[in-house]
Amino acid sequence: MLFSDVVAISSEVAATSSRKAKTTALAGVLRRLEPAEVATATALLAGELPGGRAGVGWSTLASLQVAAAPEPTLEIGDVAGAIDEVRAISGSGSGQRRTDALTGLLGLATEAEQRFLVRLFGGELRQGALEGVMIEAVAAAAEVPTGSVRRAFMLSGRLPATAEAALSGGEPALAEFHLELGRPIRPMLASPAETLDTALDEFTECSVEYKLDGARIQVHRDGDEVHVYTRTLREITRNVGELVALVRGLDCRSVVLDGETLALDDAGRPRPFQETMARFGAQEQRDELLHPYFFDCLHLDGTDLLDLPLRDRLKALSQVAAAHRIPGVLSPAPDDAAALFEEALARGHEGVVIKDLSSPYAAGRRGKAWRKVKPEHTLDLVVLAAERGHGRRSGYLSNLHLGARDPDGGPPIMVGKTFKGLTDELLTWQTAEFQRRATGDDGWTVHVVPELVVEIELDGVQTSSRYPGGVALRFARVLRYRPDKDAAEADTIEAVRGMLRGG
DNA sequence: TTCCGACAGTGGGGTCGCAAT
DNA sequence: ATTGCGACCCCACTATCGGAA
Repeated sequence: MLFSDVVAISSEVAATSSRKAKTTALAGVLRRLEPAEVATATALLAGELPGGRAGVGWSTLASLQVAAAPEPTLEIGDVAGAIDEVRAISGSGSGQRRTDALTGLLGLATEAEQRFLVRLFGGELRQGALEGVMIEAVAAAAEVPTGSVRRAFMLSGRLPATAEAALSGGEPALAEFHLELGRPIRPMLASPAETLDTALDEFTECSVEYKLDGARIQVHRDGDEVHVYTRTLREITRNVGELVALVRGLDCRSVVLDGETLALDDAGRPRPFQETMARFGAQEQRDELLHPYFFDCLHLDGTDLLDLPLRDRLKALSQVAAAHRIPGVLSPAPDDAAALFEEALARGHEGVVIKDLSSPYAAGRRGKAWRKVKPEHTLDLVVLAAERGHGRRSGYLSNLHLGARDPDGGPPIMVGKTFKGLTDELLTWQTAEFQRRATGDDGWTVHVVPELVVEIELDGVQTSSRYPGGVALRFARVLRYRPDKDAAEADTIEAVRGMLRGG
């Protein structure tokens, strides 16, 4: 099939807001593909680069000016091959050759195909369909239940391979996928809950566990062979020798564990997330060791446990890794759950996760069997500027620059940005207000008279080398504007710095 | 008819490795 | 040596569609 047919379908998908229409269009093209094209086309239409990221971003793309081809000639297979070539060159490290390869591909593409490729490499296809809609489309094209596709996707970790199996072999082929030692599965995620009590009310029986501020890990062991994967299924075994050694020492033949890892200080308290990430991301060993905290067991000595209820998986976890199990309580009374929450915070952790003890392991957030609760903090900050938005926020002033008050009376000190929490109504309002107060505009950012105060919710602050005050907000979002306050009543930089310890 | 779960989109701070300067 | 880029760690929130209640 011609690549231009894929691009045309993408345009059709983008043109409708109906998910059913998107699904129908995508299913239609999936059915018409040659078997060898299914994997590539599935990736392309799910907004993924076939084969994974290729070391090319917006900056590189913006620097290229390539004349478009007059007629479409590229086949789907040609595009996959060209992307693989670009990726291989990125890995070997020649910028000029990479540019040549990219230019070659774009030169064979029509204008519409070029626009598609640029958005694809940039990671922003913006056709209103990604993984979720594509799962529906694969199920429709193969005439199998969506649940079968979801499960195969969870187990294989790869949507293109899942689509290939579904379209070539139907439900029996999908049922062939199992948990394999050495192949990571997509992890189950937690969704936010309002409060601890509302989360507790959702389940008849639950587990309440610490929520740690580290990185997710999935550990596979088969005999002496150990592999460690991240939340996005990237293998990081070589980065974390201490975890490999620890898992190799567990009393079992084979196991798959799900957990979190982080670095601790000498007192056993968690180090700042930045320090955990520095250790986690570095290929060479450093002084700080990573500590694992496991909270699920998906396989033990030849038996898959995915479909068992959490309470049984936790029994297996205690059997194999009791010393490295995350702190938590089973079926606590509300007071005991609250006490555990307070204890987690007192020990420097993020909060707690509440889990349905009867739930099987299922990737994604469906069913909300896992809920997370964190304390929220707020600050009243001054709006210094706003950036123009993209996509559906085009025409609005969107991303706010936020400043804390200088107690010595100087201008506010910038501590971060946020675009979150804004409704369309608020976007409209602030765009008008900022234009009225504009003091400068570089085409990208509009600076304003620093007089509007906005109440910001955040998870905490962290040290920063980017901002002049030495601190930056973490996960900041707008709660509301404070027309009752002026800049002289905003929180000070000292108040922001005061949140560095004890969150 | 109303409610609510799942999705996509819109971006945030910070860290690493690596190539270009 | 420094800087910029790209990939990934962590992530919250709103609008919308369409099935569930």
